[in-house]
Amino acid sequence: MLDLKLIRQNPEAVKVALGKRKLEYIKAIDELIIIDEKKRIIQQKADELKSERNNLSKSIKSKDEAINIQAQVKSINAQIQVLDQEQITLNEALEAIILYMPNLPSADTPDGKDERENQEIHSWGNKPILNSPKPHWEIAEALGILDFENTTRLSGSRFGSFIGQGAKLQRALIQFMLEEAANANYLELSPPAIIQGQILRGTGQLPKFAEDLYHLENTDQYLIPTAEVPLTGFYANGQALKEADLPKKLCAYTPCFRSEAGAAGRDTRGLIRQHQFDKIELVHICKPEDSFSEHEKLVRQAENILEKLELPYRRILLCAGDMGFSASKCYDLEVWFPSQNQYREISSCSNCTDFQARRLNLKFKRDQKNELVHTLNGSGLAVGRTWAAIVENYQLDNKLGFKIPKVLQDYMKISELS
RNA sequence: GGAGAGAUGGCCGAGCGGUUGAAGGCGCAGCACUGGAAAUGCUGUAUACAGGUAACUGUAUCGAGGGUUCGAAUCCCUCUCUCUCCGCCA
Repeated sequence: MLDLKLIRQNPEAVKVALGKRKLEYIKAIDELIIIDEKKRIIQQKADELKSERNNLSKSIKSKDEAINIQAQVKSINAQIQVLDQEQITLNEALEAIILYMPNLPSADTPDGKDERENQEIHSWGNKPILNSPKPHWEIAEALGILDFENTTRLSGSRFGSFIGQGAKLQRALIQFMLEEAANANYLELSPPAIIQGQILRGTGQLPKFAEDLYHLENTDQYLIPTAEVPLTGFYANGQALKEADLPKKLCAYTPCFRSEAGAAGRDTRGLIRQHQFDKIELVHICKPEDSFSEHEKLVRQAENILEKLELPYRRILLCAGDMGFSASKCYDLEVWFPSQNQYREISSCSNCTDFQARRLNLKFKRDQKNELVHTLNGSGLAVGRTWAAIVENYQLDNKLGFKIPKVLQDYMKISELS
């Protein structure tokens, strides 16, 4: 959520920043200011009346004296009730706008409408030289380590199963990624995959993106779309964090669930776009002045995983129009997929500044005062896509199979699968 | 799932219709004492919104929502959560 005070004090700057994402937000700012103005006038009136009522009540010491002021207080109460109701209505109108407004792009976020205007920061690694690169599902299904056919009967489209060495490879990746995070002093959490709507509102998935989530019937509970939600929301209990405890670095391995509404027809084959996938998530909670340097550290942590797996990738700085709702600045890491002859997203590292912290009421104490923290999140990494990238980049040119990355060989006890 | 008990500030805990935003203790911070520390003493120590350059002022908040009342942490209703016992169960 954006800071209402900032909008009030500097509406033009907010309009310019939001306009970089989508022009339609500019008009909403004007509406917001009008509602806010009305709301404050009403609050002042209501507060004055309440003050008057309190003073009258305080002057009464016994039941008998009460008779003198009963009528007066009742009439004040009637006025208060009307004003309070108006304030509730205005507040709802205000929330209906501000909860649907995305974070302001940072100053160094490039202008641009969509992914075509993203900036490549750098690329790493050597793309494999292959005569006829096969897609990962072709190799994996033929090897019997990945199944879609039976699994679709079990669960529907966009679900798959890892089998035998395939399942073990997934486990190896999870173990490897968690160890890397532990070595970098991340605190591992193993949170539930079911979470309250309130927290999803805090991190920005709700109310705007409800259709992307799996909602449990007759509850306010949802399946997590990413461990970003439980990790970022973990300390959102209203109790301020200690300044000395920041930055907090958290990691978690969880399944992630996405309805993929609106993705019909895209990436229908293989592991790229599934309803359920595993991911190791990294979250930093830090002081406001540190968030941009923490963001660089976070993205380096994710890159480090790709480098140790020796997977060719590039880092992209997203333009304003392509950035996620809660992010102020975002790097995507994209891994090379030989069969598609293109890079595909494998990690998205966002600096959400105080946007989620304000919604979650996530604060730290500095000099006796509570201040909003900044929150950052990034994948380190999406396991299914990493699995697929390994199969494709390490595939053998002369026969069916692929090599196992060096860092996973101890765990897998083999160097090649064919 | 059945029965009972409970939910008060960072924590423990008093209060059971008015002077209580909330006693007391612990914790924490500052100051004094000390060569330094411990102990001790003193002082301070919730959050949000609105107004004000500010000091500050007003309002709201004692699990959440609603009600009774001139006035609610205190009384009533609903919900949520926690604990204990029983049942069931990875």
